[in-house]
Amino acid sequence: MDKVRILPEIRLKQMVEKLKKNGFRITPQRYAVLKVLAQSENHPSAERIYEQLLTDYPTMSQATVYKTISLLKKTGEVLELEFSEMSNRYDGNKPYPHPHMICTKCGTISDPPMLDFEKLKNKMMEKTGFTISSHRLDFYGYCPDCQKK
Amino acid sequence: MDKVRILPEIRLKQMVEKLKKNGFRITPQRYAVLKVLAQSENHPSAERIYEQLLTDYPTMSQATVYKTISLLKKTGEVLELEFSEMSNRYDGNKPYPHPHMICTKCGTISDPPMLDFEKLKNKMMEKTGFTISSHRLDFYGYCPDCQKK
DNA sequence: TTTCGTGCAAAAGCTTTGCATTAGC
DNA sequence: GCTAATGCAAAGCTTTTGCACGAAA
Repeated sequence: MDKVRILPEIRLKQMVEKLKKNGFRITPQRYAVLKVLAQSENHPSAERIYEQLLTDYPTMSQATVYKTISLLKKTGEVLELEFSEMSNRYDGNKPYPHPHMICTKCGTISDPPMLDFEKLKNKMMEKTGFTISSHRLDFYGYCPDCQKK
Repeated sequence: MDKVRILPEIRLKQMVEKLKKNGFRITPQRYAVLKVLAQSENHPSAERIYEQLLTDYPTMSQATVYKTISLLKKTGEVLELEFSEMSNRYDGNKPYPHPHMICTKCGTISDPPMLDFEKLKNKMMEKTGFTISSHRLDFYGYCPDCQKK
């Protein structure tokens, strides 16, 4: 599996193909959501995606955004970062587990350099008897900008 | 910071002291919630704590459970694992960040052997300029029991 | 007696769902 | 033309909040 960010256009094509292959239609609304997610570097929330698309797609609804995300989750084409105190955040460019830096002041979520988790994962599987299929690694703190303030 | 599970009775005392020190009263209801959290190995949800206490405290309310947890969060005496698709889960015995194994079949959350995160954290801080104050590391997969089924 | 905590019920916030209308294929 | 998708509004869930009553210091 590739571990670096790929070109949004290429990622978009991948997502479209995957949906088509699974028998889903590519509507203008869906395509628009996919496009935002394919190029997202800022881990947008569903609300944020919706707002961003409203100007170009005035009839866009939140339901459609959520339903599209739901499709992508089923086909493994988006990574969902769950939160309970704020909205979930999504990464469609890198839909596989990777570490995140989360600023607890401004809410920014960014990707630090990738880590090799295979060794750690294998050690964990050995020690616990779990079969690990996924993981989540978040670091919480203040981002460089917020430290200055 | 101690990295292993401590005796529930001792942990309970610590929690009580911390609340007292911060000027909060120790009511029977609060004490009961603290007791469950101090000995919890199974990362209960607020709902689960509430149910568990209903027999001994028939007047117990969910609000009281949530309000007590909220106090503990403020004083750093409970670790909250946030989820959006299910209720949050709590660990009052080990209120500091530590890895979790989460079974995606039966929902069990358990603690694997502790890892030394200091090196990794320091490396991350160097590379990103973040000041990391906390982290979250979850592994998702099937627990040994669920693999048999 | 004054302050704090409890617990009911209502509200809040995010996400999902039902359903009639619209649009892909 | 058949089936799926959209989008509105309502429902669902967990968690928080307002408030009157009761209890603790």
